[in-house]
Formats: sequence, C-alpha cells, structure tokens
Amino acid sequence: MQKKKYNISVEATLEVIGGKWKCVILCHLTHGKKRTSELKRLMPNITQKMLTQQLRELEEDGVINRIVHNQIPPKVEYELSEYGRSLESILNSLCAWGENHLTKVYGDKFSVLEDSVLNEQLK
Amino acid sequence: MQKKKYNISVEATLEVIGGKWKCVILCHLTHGKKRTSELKRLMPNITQKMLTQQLRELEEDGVINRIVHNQIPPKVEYELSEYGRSLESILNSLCAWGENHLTKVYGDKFSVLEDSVLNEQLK
DNA sequence: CGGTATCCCTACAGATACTG
DNA sequence: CAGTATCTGTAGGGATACCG
Repeated sequence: MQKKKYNISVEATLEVIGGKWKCVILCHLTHGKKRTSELKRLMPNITQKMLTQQLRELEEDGVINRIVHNQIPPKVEYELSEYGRSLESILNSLCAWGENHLTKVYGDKFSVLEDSVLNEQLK
Repeated sequence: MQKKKYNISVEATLEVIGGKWKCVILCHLTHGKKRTSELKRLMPNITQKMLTQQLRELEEDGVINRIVHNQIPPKVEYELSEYGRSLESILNSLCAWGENHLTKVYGDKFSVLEDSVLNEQLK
C-alpha cells in the first residue's frame, strides 16, 4: 500500500494544516504576503527552526508559495498559493470562532493581541 | 495575568479543537450521538487512554455532552453540545476540503475508509 | 463496557551556534 | 536576513494491567 489510509477525510486536512503552528501561519498569510521576519514577529513564541520547518511543509503540500528575492541582505516572502486560498474561508471561520469563544469564556475584554501590540512582546 | 495570552484568535480555537484527535471525534459526532465503543471502532488507531482524555477535554470546553446511562453493562454516549454545534459548519468544511484534497493528490480513487469498511479493520 | 493507573519511550520541539 | 546543524530534554502518547 503506497497510499496512507484515512478513516475519515478530515484526517487528510489535518495532515496539511494540523501542524502545531500551521493554522496560525496560514491565518497570518490570509492578510497578505509576509516576510520571514514579519512572521516571526507575529508569532513571538515560535522558534526559527519550527517556523522554517512548518513553512517548508506547507510549501510541499502546495498551500503556500515561497518567493525568494535574490538580493543582499536576503529577502524571502511567503503567501497563500492559489490552492491555499481554498482554505481561506475555513481559516476565517476558525479565527472568528476563536474570537467568539474568547468572548464567551472571558467576557468582552479578552486578551487577543493583534498585530498592534507586538512591540513590547519582543522579550 | 490570569488569562492566557493569544497572539491571534485562531489560537483560542486550536486550544479547543486542536488536540490530536479532537477534530476527528467532533466530525464523527456531527453524524449523531455515539457510544464510546462506536467511537473506538470509528478510530481504530486511537487508544482508550487518548479517547477518554480527548473526550474529557472536549467536554470541559463545553463542545460535547457526556450522557451516562445508569445500567449494567455501562453505556455512555457522546454528542455535540449546543455550543459544539456552532462548530459544525467548520467541521463539515474541513471534511470536504480533505476529500477534495485526496482527490487532487491521489486522483479519483483514494483510500478514505468511511464507516462502512470497519469490519475488517478490527485487527 | 467504560474508565483508570502505571510504566516507559521516542518524537517533537527548544536552545545554541554557525553559514551564505 | 534567512536558514541550517547539533545537541538535548521533556511531555505527549503507547502498551499493559486492572477496576466498578
């Protein structure tokens, strides 16, 4: 058997977006093309290693594009591929559900730090 | 700080449905109430320990209900809670995307084993 | 049948240092 | 800036046995 067996189709989805950071990365990319360093700032808790690793896997699965600008200093950008954009509505739903969930759990004042508050987080 | 900090709201969603088996369990429950043993048969690769653990966490987060029938032999059923049903459209989308993805990757004949083929899988 | 309790191990991820 | 390469540690999860 060369093909992996799945007992339910959602497992195939999870194989693509189920990594520890993949949904988060993809969500950020729904807001547009991002440089590596931007992603790192957007995810203060991810390590360089994990970031690269997860990006590679997402690229292999065809949901993101890696754009290398040949220049010094290096500049690499990532964006949702056309195929990856087929995940956009799911990603948006996931974000929306999370927001609503936080409101439900913590009340109106919950602590999602959007892109704005990143300055003081750079430990 | 008593509240966990999230850098993006999808992290809150992942906290609820991001466990290794949670999406799979929830997908099965979108098809209706299920007994513990049914779930185990639907997920041949999950261990009793993980199944119970994931079910407990889903229950704590309020997305599933645990229904205990006081009888011998014991009978316990799980179902999506009302709150959990707010995840249904996401779960369905995840399943649908996975099906489409498998078709894309493997062609029309892919190996998702739906509920039907479970007989010969009970190793 | 459904659920605990143990033991145990490895795969994943963190830290650090280095390269082009 | 972006990305490797090592080393290391730990906690997530497997196997097994047992309980109500």
